[in-house]
This record gives sequence, structure tokens and C-alpha cells, in this order.
Amino acid sequence: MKSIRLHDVEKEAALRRCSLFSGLDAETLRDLAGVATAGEYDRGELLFAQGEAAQGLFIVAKGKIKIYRLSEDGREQVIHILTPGQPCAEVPVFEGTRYPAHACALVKTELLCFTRETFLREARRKPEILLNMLAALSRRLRHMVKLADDLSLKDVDARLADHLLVHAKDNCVRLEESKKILAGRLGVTPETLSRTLGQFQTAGFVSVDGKTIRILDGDALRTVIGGDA
Amino acid sequence: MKSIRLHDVEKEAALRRCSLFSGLDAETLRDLAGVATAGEYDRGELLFAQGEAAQGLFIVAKGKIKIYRLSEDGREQVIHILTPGQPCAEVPVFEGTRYPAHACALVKTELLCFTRETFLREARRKPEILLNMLAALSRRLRHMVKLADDLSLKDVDARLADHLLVHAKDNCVRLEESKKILAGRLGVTPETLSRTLGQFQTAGFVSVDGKTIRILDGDALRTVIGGDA
DNA sequence: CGTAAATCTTGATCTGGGTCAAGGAATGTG
DNA sequence: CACATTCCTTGACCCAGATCAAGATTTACG
Repeated sequence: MKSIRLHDVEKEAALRRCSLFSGLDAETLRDLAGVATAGEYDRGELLFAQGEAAQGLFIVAKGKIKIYRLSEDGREQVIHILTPGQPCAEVPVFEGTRYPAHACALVKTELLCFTRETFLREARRKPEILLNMLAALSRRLRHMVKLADDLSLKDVDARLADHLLVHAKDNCVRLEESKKILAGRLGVTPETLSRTLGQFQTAGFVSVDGKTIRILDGDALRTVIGGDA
Repeated sequence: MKSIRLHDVEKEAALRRCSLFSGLDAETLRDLAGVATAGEYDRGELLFAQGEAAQGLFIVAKGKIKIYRLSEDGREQVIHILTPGQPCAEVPVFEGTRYPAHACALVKTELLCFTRETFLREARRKPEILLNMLAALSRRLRHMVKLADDLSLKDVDARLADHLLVHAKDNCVRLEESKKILAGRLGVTPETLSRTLGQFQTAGFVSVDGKTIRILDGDALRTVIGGDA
């Protein structure tokens, strides 16, 4: 890690992009920006390791962070890819526990960091910060509940169709991530994702071109989510 | 619903049993108890319906609440069984959104209720309330992440073994819920649960007697969680 | 207590999707 | 540009666990 200097306006902009803070007024954001420190990580550099005591929470300003676990047989399970605006390690910071996963930079990455103490001090001064974070955490919890639901009672076709519809911007889904990682997020193997996407394509529901998926028949996808193939 | 009167000390005791509030000091708890209202629901009575605007959050004081969804083909998916001390509907209350599921009383049940407005007013006065809740929500989020993990990469044997070890009190697990509901929570069908429990029994890992499961060989269960049958 | 409803167990069968394997496309690197 | 690496696709096979069906056992209630 290399400490870098950022103007407060840059830090503020980075914070505003983060859902945990996005609803806050300008003054509060400025305060938070004032107490945040900035750092730069090289590609492949480890941010923190699973099991380490949580010292601070991070906000991605630029670049990409991979959150992953290693199972005891050494297989890597990607939990999240964090892009600019996303926070990281709030959970262990509140609980005062250890980091539950590894985090490493996928490319050269700039981060804002609050130490645990700094953050708690600010939060006590301005409860809106906490209300905001509660809403954001609630939303994440909701997503996880849905995912767990879907994993046990929907099939792969339904999960993929759902994902495509949710992430479509005017009938297109651009994959920032590799398909391998998308597969992990849907809880399937890359092979199965490839096949399912293939089926959708031959059925005429979508057309796939590299990392761009165009939705040709949204209604068909919606019926896939409901019941049968 | 029938409004009932409870002494503040009773309400306070109910709040203290709830993880969202358990770390709070006596004064704060008293304040919260002062603004909570109490209600009684009959067996089968609906607390709120999926899709309804969230008006308040509840704490179970006595009885049992079932949280469930109905899929479009009418099948019921139990999400949670709430027992005394558990909170309900915090998520939609923070977000100011709708209830994401149905809730109904399984037996005659007493509940404390905060309206959205009342709660937010108190929370703003005492930020510790929010810090406490953040930690609690974080923990729940962690659990869901683990469940989602396990659903996609662990088999039923491992999930059941894990559940038994986590919930054991001196080598015994008493099922408050029916086995059907436990099955739902582990993301399997009742048939599979029955079979798996049967296997564990004939293997000598546990002994089952009605709603009580005694763990005979904890180490065996731990190895089941790890890798193979 | 007896009957009905719900819950639990057990067996037989079927299938979604994981695993293994091997051949293409991309992308990066000296 | 050749080479290596990682990513993606496709095929063949197999198994965990769902589903269907049919008793057995418990619980609820008039």
C-alpha cells in the first residue's frame, strides 16, 4: 500500500458514489471526506487477509477489488468484485470482529479508508450516517435472502433469466466481470452457465456477443423465471 | 389484533431479549418501552401481508410468528419462525418500503410494536440504538451469506451436521419447530431430511427421539462438514 | 376415546446440474 | 510473431437430491 494525497473534493465525490453515504447532505459528506485517508494498491496486492482483525473500512475510489475465500482444499470462492463506489468490510468493523474473507486488488486501485475509531466517532456525532447505512445494509440483506431463496427453489434457467432482466440497460447486459465470476454469483459452474446461455441463444431469447448480451425476448425470459423451460 | 396493556417493566424485559436492543443501557430500554404499544394476535391471525406498506416493526413478546411467502403457484415457502425476543419487519421499516412476505401468528401471540415514526424519532435521539442494530443486522447478513455459500457448495449431510453442532446445548438439539420447517431452513425437502437424519442415526453419530436429537459423536459430524460422507 | 388431519418415514424412480476431459477462442508477454 | 495462459464452449457420464407414492406415527379435537 502507498499513501496518496487526494483533494477533499475528490474524496467527497468518491463517497457520494457509495450507497452507504449517498443520501447524506453535503456538509456531512465533507466532514467524512475530511477524516478519510487515501491509499493506492498495486495489481495483486492483498488488502487484508481472512481471519485478520478488522481495523478499518474501505471505499473503492478507482479500480477493482476481489473479495474471496479459500476453502480448506485450496479452492477459491469469489464472493464479490468491488468496483468504484462500493464499500468493503463494514460488517466486521461494526461487529469489531475479524475479516471473513480475503481482499486483493485486481488492478491498480485507489481506496478511501476510515479506521474503526474515526468512523465510530463521526457516526455518533451524526446519526443520519447510521440510518443511511442501516437502509443500505437492509437492502443487501434482502438481496442475500433472495439469493438463498432462489438457490434452493429456482433452477439455473430462472436465476440466469432473472439476473439478465435485473441488470439490463435498454435490453443489453454488459458483463464487467468474466463469465466465470458471473457463474459463481449465480451459484453454478462456468460449464453450466455456458450451456444455459447457449440454450437461451438458440431459443432466440437473447444474442450473445463477447461480453455483451442483448435481450431479444424479455417476455420469454419472464416466463422462464416463473415456471418451466 | 387486540390492544393489550403491559407494564413498562414487561415491555422492557421483552426488548432486552431482542438482539437488536440487547446491548443497550437500562435508561434507553426504558425510553423505548415507554413508546412501544402492545397487541395480542390469535392463532392463524395475519399480522401483515406481502406487498402491504410497512407501517411498523414488531418484537415478539410471547408466542410464535411464521414469516412466509406464497409463490405464484400457491406453494408456501417458510422464511422464518419468530420466537419471543425476535424482531420482525425492521428491514422494510428502514427502507420505507413494503413488507416482502406474509406474517401470521402460529399460536396466540403477544407483540410489541413501534410505528415507523416513533422509532425514527427515538433512534435520532439515541444513536447507540442504531449502532446496536447495525451490528445485529451485520450478523444476520453474515448468516445469510453463509447460507447462500453452503447451499451452492455443501451437500445436505454437511449442512445438517453444521446445523446440529451450531444449535446443540450440551450435546442435545431440541427442535422447537417441526422437522418440515427445519427442512425448509436447510433448503431441502422433508423426505431428504428424514433420510439424512436416519443415516446419521444408523452411523451412530446421533440418536433421535421425537423432537430431541442427541449428538453421540461430534467429531464425526465435524468431519462430515469438512469433506466426505 | 375414536376418528380425522397433519406429520414423519421409507421406497422407487427421474433429472438437473456437477465433474471430468478435451478442443477452440482470447488475451497477454517476451 | 510465436508461445503461453487463461477463458470459454461442447460432449459424455454420473450422482445428490427432488418427486411421486404409500404406509406409519403423531397430534388435534368433537
